[in-house]
Amino acid sequence: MDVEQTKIPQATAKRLPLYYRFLNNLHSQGKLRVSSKELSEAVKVDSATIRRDFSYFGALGKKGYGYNVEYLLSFFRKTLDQDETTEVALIGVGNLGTAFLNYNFTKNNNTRIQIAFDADHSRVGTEVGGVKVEHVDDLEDKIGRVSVAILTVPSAAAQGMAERLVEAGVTAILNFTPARITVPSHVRVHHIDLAIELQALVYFLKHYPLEEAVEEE
Amino acid sequence: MDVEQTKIPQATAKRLPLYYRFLNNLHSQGKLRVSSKELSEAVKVDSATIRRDFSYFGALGKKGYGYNVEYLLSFFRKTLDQDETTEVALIGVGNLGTAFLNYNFTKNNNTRIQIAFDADHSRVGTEVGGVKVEHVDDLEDKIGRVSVAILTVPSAAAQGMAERLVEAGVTAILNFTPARITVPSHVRVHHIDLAIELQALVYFLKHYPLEEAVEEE
DNA sequence: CTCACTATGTGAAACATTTAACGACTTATG
DNA sequence: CATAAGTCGTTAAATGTTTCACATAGTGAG
Repeated sequence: MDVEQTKIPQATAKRLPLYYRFLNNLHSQGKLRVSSKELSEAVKVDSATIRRDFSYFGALGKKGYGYNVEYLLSFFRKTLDQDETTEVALIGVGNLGTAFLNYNFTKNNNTRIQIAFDADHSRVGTEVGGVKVEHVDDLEDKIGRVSVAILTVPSAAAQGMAERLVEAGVTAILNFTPARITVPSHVRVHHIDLAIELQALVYFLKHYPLEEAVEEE
Repeated sequence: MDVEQTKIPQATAKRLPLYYRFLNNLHSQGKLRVSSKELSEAVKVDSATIRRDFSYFGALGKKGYGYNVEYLLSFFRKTLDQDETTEVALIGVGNLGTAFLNYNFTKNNNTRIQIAFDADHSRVGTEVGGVKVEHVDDLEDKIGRVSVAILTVPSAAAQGMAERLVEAGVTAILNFTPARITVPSHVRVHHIDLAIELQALVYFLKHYPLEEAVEEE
């Protein structure tokens, strides 16, 4: 209820799900404690950064001991609202959309794709990854109170769909199309642009050389 | 050839492909000039940030006029090495892998997926998006001199595959599995974790409220 | 040619994030 | 119990990024 944690840096917030997932792994392996150093090696985040991240939530660890996995996990469960599930709609059941639907989100996760839409009549009525596919024409009727949408449609359809989603009450969109969509200021959009990610990687490869390759024996 | 531009901030480097793509659009629309303000509205990046980004490459614009699309474009083409194509391998032709293969990378792009691998014999020999699928057992034989790989395998296979890729000469990996892979220090890995992106969006939605929704008429 | 506009390029400030370093406390060991 | 080793939480410094605000210079209309 308290929205006082608004002071947590965004960079930290983005890492929380990563920590949470890894702690879950540790827990199911029966591990009882973990140090920031161990965690660091597993998730590839500097150990000081991990300690700093955790410290925004108070003193979760014990000096000389580390963190109690069980305790940390239950703490993150609350913080990440793992108790209440957030319902998500997916628009565009192409390959990328199908990949999402088959992803096992419910495990370790507070999000569930509740409903999917596609413009292709041949896909409508089928089930993909346990989610029923509706026709996009019925979006306004069937989307219900869902507030988060994953947009995996062709980019030409992106802006139009975004507007319909917003009109239907969606307030957060995960946009996988290359189109930069325009939405009212109360709607949050995160862009993930696969082509750009690849190009950026190539750019770094060519212009930001890492240390020389070392001959391994 | 000169690796002197290594001073360009990483944040800027990540935006370059975005600028490049949008400039291409403008160019094919026949637009001759563009201001940082126009560009800003289209790509959703602050105009001062755009000017700053461009300024790392020198004075590309003209005061009172803006930027010449043609000139800017040809400049970026050189900078982003759009002339020489980088060859990429894709490992794991599941839904996500297929989405990549069907993506039209060659348009506006200096990267081409040259070869794909999968562990499923029924997929081997088929063509997806114009790319031939080979069996992953033949990876070392057939990968050639490819230096960039897209990893879209099940997460349990990620670390093992990464090691084989590195051994085969790959120096940059775009990792879509939730597994945080460990590689030698000369190999660059970018992680894109779909589940985490979704969880992070939900976290922001709940904890970082945007301005109140405004009634629209 | 003049003058009002326009829009760049950048110094400086603001903001955000990471990392180093270490005091303080816990645990483990003999 | 004393002491060595381990590890957190945090202060302070370093680093990285964005944004403001404006001098400057080119544009374009009359």
